[in-house]
Amino acid sequence: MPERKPRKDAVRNRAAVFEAADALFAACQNPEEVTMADIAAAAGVGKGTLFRAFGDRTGLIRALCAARLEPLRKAVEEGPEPLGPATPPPRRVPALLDAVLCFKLDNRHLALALETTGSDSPYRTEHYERWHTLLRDLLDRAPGATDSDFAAHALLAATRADLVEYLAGEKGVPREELRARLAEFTAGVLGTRL
Amino acid sequence: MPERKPRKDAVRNRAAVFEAADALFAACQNPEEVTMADIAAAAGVGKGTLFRAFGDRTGLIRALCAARLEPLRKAVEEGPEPLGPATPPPRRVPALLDAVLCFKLDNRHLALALETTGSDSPYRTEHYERWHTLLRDLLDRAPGATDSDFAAHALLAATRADLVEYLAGEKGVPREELRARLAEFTAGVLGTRL
DNA sequence: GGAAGAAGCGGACCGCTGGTCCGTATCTTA
DNA sequence: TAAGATACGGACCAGCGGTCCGCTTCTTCC
Repeated sequence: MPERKPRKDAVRNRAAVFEAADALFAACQNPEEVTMADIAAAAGVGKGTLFRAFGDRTGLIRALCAARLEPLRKAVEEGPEPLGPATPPPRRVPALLDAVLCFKLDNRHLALALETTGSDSPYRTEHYERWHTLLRDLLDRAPGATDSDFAAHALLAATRADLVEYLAGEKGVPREELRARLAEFTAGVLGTRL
Repeated sequence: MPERKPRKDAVRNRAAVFEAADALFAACQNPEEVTMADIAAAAGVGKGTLFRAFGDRTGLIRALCAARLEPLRKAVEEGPEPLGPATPPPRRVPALLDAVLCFKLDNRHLALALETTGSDSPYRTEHYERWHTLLRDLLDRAPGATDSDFAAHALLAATRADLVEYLAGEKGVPREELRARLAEFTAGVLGTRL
């Protein structure tokens, strides 16, 4: 499969759509207020193009998230400590969770849109699968004796977009405090009592 | 305010709608497949009646959940041990979480519909607020030194409907195992190491 | 019991959204 | 530069949540 390279206008449009969608989601509280037509218009593109390129609404949001998440993914897979693979599990787990939290704080609207987008649960995505597997394996290799599979799910659940939105947005919990709280909780789960 | 009592047909219709909605949600995987028109038809009622009685879709689902949750609420507020108020916190916390989990297992479709219903996050409901407050206060009175506010959020997040649906449905984790896992995780958080 | 008035009913109707379709414009390649 | 492939775009569609208002049913009071 030679993988024909895409046309120039296609890649330009793709980028324009990402930009526009990102901006629109950032501007609205509720992701559902942003319609496909809005995005198309803001990107200077026809609606057909959106659906041709991304399949459907969910596809668009997923693609956008994946793109924005790319740096983090790379940092985790081949980056330096404390995110990278060389870090010993007991230090890497909190680092990972902190990174996820920070991402969701920095891209609240986006993460929210991803999880909010109805129809398919956030769990069925291979995206989630990857994070979960990674976390589970790390927990397995850490001293604590808890059931690592469920613990991984639970820890990830503690960083869910709408919870983050609720705490950081609604309740006004400042960024650093939230990070500290998550870190403390994580430490508790790991058995690393303070 | 004397609170005029509602008409007979009104209460009958209300019950019929609950019944119909419950059945329909149970029958479909994705709650969004169930339309208001469907519910109205299944209940033998006009669409207008639905909206007059519940305001909107979210209102319907909330009301239905509240109704189904009523027994649990009562058991927690004035029931016997281990759910009732007389139970010492370290035993009551796991009992509460287990009860929540069981509810979501027994009413998967419903709980899913409630959390899935777009637009407003599950966190803004006073319903959630109540559970959270209760749990936080209990954690406060338990020996463990962790930040009880965040811990309460995190523990509740571990029982979220879509996670439960994913584990119990998609992954096929059997009921009792799931309960055991949650119990173990809870114990870990509480510092009650096995 | 019956009449008057309130309360509730129901389904035609509306605006809007995600998604499709296909004639047309743009890019690529030889 | 001509021809074929690819992507564009906006008119179009079906279906949804939600509204509206003429009509029915219940309640109440004599």
